[in-house]
Amino acid sequence: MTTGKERGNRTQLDRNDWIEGAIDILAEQGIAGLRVEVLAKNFGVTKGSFYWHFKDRQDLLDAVLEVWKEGRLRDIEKQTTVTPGNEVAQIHHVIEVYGAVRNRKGMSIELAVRDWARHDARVAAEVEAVDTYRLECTRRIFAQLGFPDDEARARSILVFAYVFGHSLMAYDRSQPKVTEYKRWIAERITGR
Amino acid sequence: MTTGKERGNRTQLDRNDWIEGAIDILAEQGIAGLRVEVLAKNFGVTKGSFYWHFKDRQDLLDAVLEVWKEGRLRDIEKQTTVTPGNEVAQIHHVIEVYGAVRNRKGMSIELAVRDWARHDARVAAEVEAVDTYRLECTRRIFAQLGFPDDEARARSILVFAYVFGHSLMAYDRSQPKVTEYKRWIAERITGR
DNA sequence: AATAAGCCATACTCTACGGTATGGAAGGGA
DNA sequence: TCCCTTCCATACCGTAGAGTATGGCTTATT
Repeated sequence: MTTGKERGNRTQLDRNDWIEGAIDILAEQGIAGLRVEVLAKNFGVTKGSFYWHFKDRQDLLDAVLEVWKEGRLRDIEKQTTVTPGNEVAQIHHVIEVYGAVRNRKGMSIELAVRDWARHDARVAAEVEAVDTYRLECTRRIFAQLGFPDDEARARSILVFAYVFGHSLMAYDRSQPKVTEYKRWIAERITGR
Repeated sequence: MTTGKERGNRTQLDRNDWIEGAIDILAEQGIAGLRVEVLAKNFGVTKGSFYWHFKDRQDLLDAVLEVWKEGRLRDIEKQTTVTPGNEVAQIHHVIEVYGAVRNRKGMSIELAVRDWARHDARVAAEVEAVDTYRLECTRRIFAQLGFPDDEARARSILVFAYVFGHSLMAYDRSQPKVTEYKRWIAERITGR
């Protein structure tokens, strides 16, 4: 039994297919579980195919990191362009999106990449670029709300520290009041 | 060159030495980098020694998890017993301790264990026990400050989501105003 | 001193995986 | 038709690391 996605009608795999499959494994198993033989088996092929598309494992990792970064930058831009008057709602939306159950995979990737970054300086550099962009875009929104510059920066740090940290914590999320707690926190982060 | 700590004058290693060495590697390399041969090499011995003290690798991992948990519970108790009137200062202290530079290793262990928990249900269960205790102890402090119960719970969640998430983020911490941002956030979490 | 127990080294097996070499099937272009 | 490109399978090598078997050294015990 292969747990991963296999080739459907397609008879070929291209570089992007491999990268997407790799990101799936990254989300589920972390960077240490991202092995080319395992990945190939998930596709129902052998690694002979892999080494046609990629020079080596590092080549795949570089591509994964690149795709992740580009995707993040696009998503950040999308989530932080806001029509005047909707600033607070947009921040709330960002906070809610990162904690959403349906977005479990997205958060898994985020955490996996961050753990990866702790042991790879190049990855850390890319994560820093992404986070810096995140903070800047969010700072801008808070600035539009009229907060002083320093406060806008502090709030934007708090936004992402909270969303990432929250998905890192392990407590009983089945408590009915959890939604209420989240709302209170979001208010605390965005409110006056 | 061995990067880890070696035996000094000691001629013997006991179970605890192995566990502590393992936690060091866990902090630096993550759970995937915790290999018994590598660990043995760090001590300047061979794995023949290891398998005298431990049944197998899993035996070591179980012990590491147990020691981590007990240490955390003790530390949480220590950090959350507060003399009346010092509640706010104590929360500030907790926030500051988790973000302190000198406590880099402690946070590395926290993050490594949490990443470990994402791929091991038993670990996740222990982390949940620790986090639940953390939240409860902190909630009690906020309750002593007179906050409503729900708000006390929400604030305690925010405290740890923030401290964990903050050490997960990658932005330029050499900015002189970072200290100021941290202070603002701590105030935001504890203030009225 | 003799014995036993505790601790570690040596030497092996087995598996997983990275990487290479090579052949083969399938389809397109001349 | 013939050939060439693309994609994948097969078979192989080399290494890291888990686990085992066994022997040797060192210290404590009697």
